[in-house]
Amino acid sequence: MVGAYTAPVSVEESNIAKERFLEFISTKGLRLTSQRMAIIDTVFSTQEHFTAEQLLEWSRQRDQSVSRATVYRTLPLLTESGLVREMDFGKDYKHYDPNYAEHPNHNHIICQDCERIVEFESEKIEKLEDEITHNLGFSLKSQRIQINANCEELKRMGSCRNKT
Amino acid sequence: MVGAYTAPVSVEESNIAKERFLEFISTKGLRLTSQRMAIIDTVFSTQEHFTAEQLLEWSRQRDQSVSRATVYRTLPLLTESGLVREMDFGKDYKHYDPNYAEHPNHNHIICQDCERIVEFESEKIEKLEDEITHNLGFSLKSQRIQINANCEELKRMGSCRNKT
DNA sequence: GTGGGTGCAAAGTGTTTGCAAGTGT
DNA sequence: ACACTTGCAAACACTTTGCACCCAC
Repeated sequence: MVGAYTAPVSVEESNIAKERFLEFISTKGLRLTSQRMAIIDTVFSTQEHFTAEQLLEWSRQRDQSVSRATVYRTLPLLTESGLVREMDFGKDYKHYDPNYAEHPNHNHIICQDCERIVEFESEKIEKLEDEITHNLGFSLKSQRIQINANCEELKRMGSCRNKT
Repeated sequence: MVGAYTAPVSVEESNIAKERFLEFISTKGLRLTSQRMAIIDTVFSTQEHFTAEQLLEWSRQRDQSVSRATVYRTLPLLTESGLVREMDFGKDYKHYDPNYAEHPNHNHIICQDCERIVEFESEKIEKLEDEITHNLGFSLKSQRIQINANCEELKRMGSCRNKT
């Protein structure tokens, strides 16, 4: 299966991710505070990549009392649960991707012109990666592919619609 | 071609990379100072990944006058030339990989147990990536794959030789 | 009630930059 | 000579943390 998936995540799907995280918290004996809930609701109601700063802003729209510190203290929990992945696109700040619950092996194409990010999956590549890793004496735990690309649009028309 | 390449880079090869960088500097109308030369010599005489701090330390062994600022000012030139690649392994600091002159498409397997990093190449994967990228309306400029894995060694013997 | 959680502000850390002096071309 | 480079230290930007108070369980 190859292709970008741009359809909105259904309510059921995102609730499943959220449920899984609540279970994760509970299993670890951690507490469910209103601030954490605001952050969790925010994370699992979007499929957009976000930064710590954006997460703070969005979460504050749900609960004004959320602080930057709590956001930074919650992010490690999210990544530890495996439901959110930390990503580095070469910027100063980290990006977080909440789409790993439904698509644990997806990858990214980053357009150097318009900074659009498209996600894709490929079973063929996954299989090759697994083979290679095994042949070199390891067993694959997780993988990430980052492809830097140019818009065909830019090449054809000199600029692309998303360019700021 | 799949496999780690661990054989030392020949003197000729590393000199070629260095020559190419000197040409890059000259083409841009930049100057060749003794500090820059110490940094360049350091970078192109190793195939190890390094951090800014390590590069500073090693360069100072060649020229005591190299400062941290000059290292940080030279790194962007190195990456801009395409001969060195900035990499993020999820640590606080960036790593730099000087092996892109000879193997521009190589990728990394990072062992979560012993932190060993193995490089590999795969033409099959490259071809698939190119196809996928093109099908999604982009043209591939560069790519990087990062595989997190576990040592078979660890699984078999409970620990692995490189574990610190 | 208690141990984890929170906000605030200060501290930390890797990286960048202003400035005056130095130097390759 | 001129413009690019340098070292130093201060400045930055993002992230982490100490502390006193708070609250979920």
